[in-house]
Amino acid sequence: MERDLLSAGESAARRPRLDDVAAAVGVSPATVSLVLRGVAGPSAATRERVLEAASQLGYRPDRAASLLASRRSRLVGVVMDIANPFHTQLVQDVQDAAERHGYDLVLSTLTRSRDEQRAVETLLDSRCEALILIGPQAPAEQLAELDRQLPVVAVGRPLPAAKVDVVRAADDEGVVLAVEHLIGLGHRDITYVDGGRGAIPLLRRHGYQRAMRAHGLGEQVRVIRGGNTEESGALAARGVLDTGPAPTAMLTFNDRAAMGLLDALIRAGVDVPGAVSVVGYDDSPFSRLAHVDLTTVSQNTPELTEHAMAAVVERLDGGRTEPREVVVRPRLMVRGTTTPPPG
Amino acid sequence: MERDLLSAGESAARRPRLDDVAAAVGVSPATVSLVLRGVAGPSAATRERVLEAASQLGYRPDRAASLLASRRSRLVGVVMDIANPFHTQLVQDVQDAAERHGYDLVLSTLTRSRDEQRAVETLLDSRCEALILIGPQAPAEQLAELDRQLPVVAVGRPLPAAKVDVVRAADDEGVVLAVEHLIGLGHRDITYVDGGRGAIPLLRRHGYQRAMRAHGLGEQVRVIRGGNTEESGALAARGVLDTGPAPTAMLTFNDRAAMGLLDALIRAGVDVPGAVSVVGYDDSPFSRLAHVDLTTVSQNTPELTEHAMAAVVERLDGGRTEPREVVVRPRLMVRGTTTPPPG
DNA sequence: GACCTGCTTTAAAGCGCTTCAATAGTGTGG
DNA sequence: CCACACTATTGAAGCGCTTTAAAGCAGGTC
Repeated sequence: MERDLLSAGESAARRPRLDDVAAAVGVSPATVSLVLRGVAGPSAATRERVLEAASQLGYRPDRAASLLASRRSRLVGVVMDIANPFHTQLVQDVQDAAERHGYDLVLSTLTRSRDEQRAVETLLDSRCEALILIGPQAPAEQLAELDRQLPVVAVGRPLPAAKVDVVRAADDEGVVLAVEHLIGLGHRDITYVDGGRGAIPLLRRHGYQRAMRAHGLGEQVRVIRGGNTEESGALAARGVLDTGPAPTAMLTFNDRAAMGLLDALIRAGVDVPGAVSVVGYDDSPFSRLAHVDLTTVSQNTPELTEHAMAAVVERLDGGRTEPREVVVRPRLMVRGTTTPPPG
Repeated sequence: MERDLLSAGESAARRPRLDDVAAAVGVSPATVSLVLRGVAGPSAATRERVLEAASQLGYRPDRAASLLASRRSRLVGVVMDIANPFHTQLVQDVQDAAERHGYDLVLSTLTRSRDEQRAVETLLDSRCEALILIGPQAPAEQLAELDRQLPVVAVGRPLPAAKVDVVRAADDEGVVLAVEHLIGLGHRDITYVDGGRGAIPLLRRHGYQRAMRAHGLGEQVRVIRGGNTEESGALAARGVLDTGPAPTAMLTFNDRAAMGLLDALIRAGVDVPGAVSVVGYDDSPFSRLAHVDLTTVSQNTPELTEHAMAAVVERLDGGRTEPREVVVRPRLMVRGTTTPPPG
């Protein structure tokens, strides 16, 4: 009885195939395939009838089958850390960029039990034509090796002497922008809360030092220990408040540190921006919240992702083979935590 | 010349296929397939030789091909909003749960240009056997319709008279827990900052009202307007401070509102938790930050996702057909923003 | 030596689509 | 009226794997 229900009448629910559409219209499967993919050839009349029948039957192409049959997959794999807001932001933009270029995305996320290696393997097995790795952790050499298999674009991580495409923001310039903004407001006593080890913290720190010196403030350079978390920012704030007069402005390595810094300052009764101006880095979603309203530097994710996609397209469709580095200029987002210094 | 480079010698880089492995070992493709999938049959000796040859050649199965050829895909589709931290948290847990049950995940994210409908369609085209929808927006009826095609589990959204599986947290109970915690600390004057329209805000509000009455505090019930954003929390705080004496404790609809509330209170010089205790809802990542240290209610995502996966497995492998609702008990996370009332 | 048993291995038929050479149809100019 | 150039359509061969019925084979049994 149950079998009857399943196999009888309109139920059965077998998903319609290309052949079913073809049979319904009275043309060959080849024609249907051409019509559905919008390939030139079939006449307008045929197109219409096929389209009609397809939607009538509720036909949906099977991706596995088309993937297997087509020479190209037009699939770009993306490796990201789903727990990282900056990554999720980028992915959204990449999604749009991919669509614009006629590619589809396959997401592969890092989790507790799934490292970069495995994430990449999944993508390779899925017939991706290129890989976009957001903030990849793997050694540069391993990335180069991977690049021999298919185009690889590393986003947001500076790779010295890279053998793969790199798209990143000019982090030093970003900090220069921030420093110059503060100097423009009249600040001279500007402290930088460092981000720790690594290529990115290094770049940003250098940006600070360079900008200060360039404006004759070499004497005022003051870098204090920090990190990339709220805690480290809070710690830095307390350190500054405990040791002599506070500067009139502070820059942090990133927004998270800025958040901790802000919180500690406010709790200590320091007026922000009245007494101390604060600038973060990243333009993270919470920096935009009305009650935070943090002046910060944007990595310009739309441009970052557009270049990443462009790099993919160039190598896939444009025949480029030499790796390239694209450096995107960050943008200063002036908001409420910066004003001229007191007095 | 270039063609030579490509087609000559070990390069050519054509990806090895099952046949290549079979040829290398001198067995049939069928045998290789069996070995690689760990199916019983091939002898230990054959297994070893096949495995050896496979790794030797760097063979990796083509997912599109196996997907197409196999009866089952063991693929579960997940629809999520990648911009929502709660969703990303859930996805991480689902990833683990799926792995434990021997399923693979296909992620489909909502973006500006990609709504739920399209996200679902992509998954259907990818041969998913079941769908997990995180906080689905579609009308209940549409979900029911979808459920006729394949098992659907809605996570985190209460669906009245659901025709699909629902896994959600007992939001009313969560607030009850929070209220009782405050009462236990000695609070009587407890205000609730509401979350606005919708099923979830309703549940939480009711939880508050019920708990207050159950403890003889019906007179003290005070619900003020709020929302689900930092701004709404900040607004609520200002409202409370402007109108008469502040309560000794406040509950908010969610952590984001709690963040805004905290910020506004602290800026106004109110001691938290000394003068006012605050409880949020969601146990979001930032509530755990040392400098926030917010007492809040956890939706217990590991349990939520485990049940979601279990529901999928039951329907796919266990033959269950009737939809079911699973309600998970939330957990109170007592942290630093709650203490006994002053005085 | 014929025959059965139980374990390994394999041939062959797809999975649902794309691709492309080849065919059929339709006018045009000579 | 035929050769020619098009345009529209299609047959058939895969894409790289899984699956299943059947074949092969070794070792016992009588």
